[in-house]
Amino acid sequence: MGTPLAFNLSLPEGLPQELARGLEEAIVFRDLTPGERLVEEDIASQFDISRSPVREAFRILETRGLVLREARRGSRVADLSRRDLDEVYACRVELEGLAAAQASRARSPADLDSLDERLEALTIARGRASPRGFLRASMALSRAIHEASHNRTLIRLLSTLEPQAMRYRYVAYVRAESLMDASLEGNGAVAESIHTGDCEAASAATTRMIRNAWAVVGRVFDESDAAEPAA
Amino acid sequence: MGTPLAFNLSLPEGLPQELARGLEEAIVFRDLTPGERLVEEDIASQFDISRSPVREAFRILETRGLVLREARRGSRVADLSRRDLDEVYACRVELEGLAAAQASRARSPADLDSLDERLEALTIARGRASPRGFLRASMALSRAIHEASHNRTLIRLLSTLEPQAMRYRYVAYVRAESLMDASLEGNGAVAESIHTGDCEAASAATTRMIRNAWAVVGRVFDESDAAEPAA
DNA sequence: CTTCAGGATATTGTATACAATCGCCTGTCG
DNA sequence: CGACAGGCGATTGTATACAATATCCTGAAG
Repeated sequence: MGTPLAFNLSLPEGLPQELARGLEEAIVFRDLTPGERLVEEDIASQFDISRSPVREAFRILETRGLVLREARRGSRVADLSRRDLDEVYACRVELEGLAAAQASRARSPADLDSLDERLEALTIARGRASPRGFLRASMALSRAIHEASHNRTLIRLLSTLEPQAMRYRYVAYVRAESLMDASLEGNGAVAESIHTGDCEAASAATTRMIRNAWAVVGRVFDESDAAEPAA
Repeated sequence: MGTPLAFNLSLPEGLPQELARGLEEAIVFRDLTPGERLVEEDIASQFDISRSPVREAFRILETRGLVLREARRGSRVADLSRRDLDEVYACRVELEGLAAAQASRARSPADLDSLDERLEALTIARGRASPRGFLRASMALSRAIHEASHNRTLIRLLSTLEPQAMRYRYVAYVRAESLMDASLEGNGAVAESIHTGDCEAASAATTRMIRNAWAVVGRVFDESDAAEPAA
């Protein structure tokens, strides 16, 4: 039997999506540990549903790089590793940079408002100093930027990449809360560039922020025991 | 009832994967037309299987941007549009460039061999002048480059992006076969840079090739009736 | 003639049943 | 004592049955 899950299922978006969201949070915040087995029947009975939506949820999480499925051998939570971290951040540099550039080109008023709103929420979340809350707010801001790009393909790609990155960010924030300040500052600079409409600057600010985060998160990760040598 | 499908299912990789592969080809090569409805039961009965693997196949194709699923409203082949084309190519520029750069950094002998092999196959395919065959060979070469990057996350992202691009490339190759020459030439330059190990050059050659393709494919697309105003 | 209500139909979403396969455990043989 | 064959249990893969819902058609009222 696996770790008992502690979230509820509302169903505004469909059961599999909702379940995937819950499992995603559990994985990012380490309620489900790297390498842990995920058995369809177990999850299904915990939420009093059948295996069908659980299977779909697993598939969703697989596309987000959070779960590994091997044919007839079951699913398990993807491991964290320095190599994986580097892979994810190398991709983030490119795609987030593109998103910022395109957002600063589009600059629809509604999107800019949404951006400011999320940035303020992030500032408030920083005050409360909870890595979990901060990360959630940060994720919301990132999504706002992505959506402001009005590039649906890019949004799709980023939505499958960001959750993977969140896991490393969470580890880092827990071990070094001051990192959140750097993130807040970086996001402020990015938001400003987008407001200005200077897509070069927006792209540059973004890549700089992410490269910086990459270096720091990587260092913290190496120093931590997050890279468990398998259960 | 939908278009009759003309491919067979072997099962080396699992039914859903195999089915997805077949449907993907049908979509790229326009046996299934943009906007066409995909009914689970229909496909299932055509191949004498149940809806379960068909559903999984649809989900796979959704992550590749080839199929749109709306809750309780069914699935249909994604439309082609100039906007979508631009989205896909903007992402390709970044990700393919990164792949080439990382491949030229890794440069494992086996990968380089594989690269040469595919490039030769592409040259041969060009001789036969079939857009379909050329595109298949081109896809194989791209994949070889992606895998040579040894970045699994990047490979995952590209594997969900490339099929979408293939649709536009196919349209363009059919209408202007000479485009294949440009592709062959561009790929040759990229392969050479990777061999050299100059990651700057590899990245530059790749982005140049794709930006060029973007411009030409876009022009051909605008002139064609591929952008059908819905069935 | 148009519009709206109501029901029939088609299709997806979920649950359950069955089949196939993998890994483990045990027992036996070398 | 170690290695390997065979069977058993656990888990996924596929098929089928049922439920829920959206769409379309019909028909009557305005």
